[in-house]
Amino acid sequence: MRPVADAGGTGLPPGLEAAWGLRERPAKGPRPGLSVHRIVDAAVALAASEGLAAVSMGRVAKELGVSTMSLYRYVGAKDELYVLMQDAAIGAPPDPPPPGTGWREGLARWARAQRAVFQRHLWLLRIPVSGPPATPNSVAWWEAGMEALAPTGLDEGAKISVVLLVGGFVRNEAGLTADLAAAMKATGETPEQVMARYGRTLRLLADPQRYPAVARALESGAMDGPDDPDHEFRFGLERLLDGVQVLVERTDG
Amino acid sequence: MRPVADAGGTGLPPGLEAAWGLRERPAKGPRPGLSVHRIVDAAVALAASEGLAAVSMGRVAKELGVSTMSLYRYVGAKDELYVLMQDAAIGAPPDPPPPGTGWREGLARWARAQRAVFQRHLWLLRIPVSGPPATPNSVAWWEAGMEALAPTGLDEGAKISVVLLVGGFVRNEAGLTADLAAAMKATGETPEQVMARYGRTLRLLADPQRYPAVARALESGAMDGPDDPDHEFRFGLERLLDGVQVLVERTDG
DNA sequence: CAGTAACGCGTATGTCATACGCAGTAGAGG
DNA sequence: CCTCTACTGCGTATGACATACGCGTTACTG
Repeated sequence: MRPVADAGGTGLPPGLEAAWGLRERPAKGPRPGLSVHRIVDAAVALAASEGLAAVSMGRVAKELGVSTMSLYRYVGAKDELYVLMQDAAIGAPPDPPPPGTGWREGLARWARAQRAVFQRHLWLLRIPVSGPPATPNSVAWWEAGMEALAPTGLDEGAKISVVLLVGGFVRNEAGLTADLAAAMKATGETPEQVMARYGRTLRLLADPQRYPAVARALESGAMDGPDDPDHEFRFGLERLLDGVQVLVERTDG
Repeated sequence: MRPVADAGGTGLPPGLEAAWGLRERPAKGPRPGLSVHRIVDAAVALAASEGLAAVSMGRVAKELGVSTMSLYRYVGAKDELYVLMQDAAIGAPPDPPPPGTGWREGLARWARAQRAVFQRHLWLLRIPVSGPPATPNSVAWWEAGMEALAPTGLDEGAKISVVLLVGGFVRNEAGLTADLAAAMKATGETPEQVMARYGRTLRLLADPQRYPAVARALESGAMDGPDDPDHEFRFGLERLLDGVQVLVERTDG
């Protein structure tokens, strides 16, 4: 009495095996009126229009005109739906850059493309992380990152670490942007107003005696200028690439 | 009919103003049987022993032997409790390094100290981020980071960006570690076993035709070695510091 | 000593994920 | 052609959860 047929023997939840293209439709029973694909699409659309918080099993089902519990025939749990939403939203990585592109340019493109994905789906960053990527598109992005590093001559372990490092940076920076966007939406202010309000609050609270360096930073006006929204991203990416370059040059030098 | 006295005029929620030392105890009414401090302590202890998911208002109240709704006399909402827990857990930053310490060593110490905090309180990384730091200890850590960068001669804006960058890295890397720890706890495996299982799953799913670079990385054995748990952290930090160093040298050179 | 603000808390509401079981459906084997 | 059975959709129920509201009580102020 096997609970579910495990088509691939992967031990993966059924919805995920479906994402990898394993697990063909069984030939018995009524024709399914739903599909994992439709469910995930509805959930993604909902997250896009009303935020991740609006994505509840009941709400997704209502959107599809079915009952809540129907969904559980297709996804094992809500976390599984999250994973599938993630994979759907990140999509395929961009085409590889023209041959002969240097690793630095290639990695920068990769980072920018990933950032664009996060900005198109800000809710992605609100999904609680549960583990390493194990969906087709996640792996494809990883692949693209590794490929971009091919010209470096770094060993495999170092390439993995660099991809992890840059990917983490992009995610983190996008998270800050998403927070800012959320604050803007909540209060109806512009980015400058949000930052200015934050600076004002801090000036009020943070005693310059106790926090002299912070006070200096606040005084300098570096916090309340009309900041280029991409500035932090570009700054961080340049530092990161410079750091990797030092390693690359030391390795093959 | 003012809803609550806003002692500082900061517009901050009451629990937060308490954290900053504003808002003295009002001289009316019965003596409070609780305090924000005791509530936060109980919540932190609960998170430490049973994870952040165990921290519900009802559960914290039970731990304190009071009713659920009592807590709302001290914290305005659960998110506020989260913020206070965060501030309590990160605590004060370490003492500044001896004078004459170089910026690179200073920043590395700062990063390591921050990482130690996250590892002592893994639940910290599960708290949904809601905005920029506005609690005393967060600002103190920021202060310490800025101070470490004083010898660089970078301008204030660049110092802020570097602190943001390194802080984000630490947080991100700690998050990965926390995921690994969670997986270990869930399955009762060692870190090596978890990584090996992940590698096996990926080898099973990821077609080497479609993901050649990933396949190469898997083949190389870089994934399943008995990895030094600090390796990724050290690697990333070195890259980051190298990148910053390039900027510093270019600036004052 | 009266007035009042702050206290603790009981009750109630609405939302959520999800376990369980039932009835109807459609393809497979006889 | 008919029955058997795996699989479908879904109604119901459970137990957590955050939190609004309002009541009785307390202890300081004028």
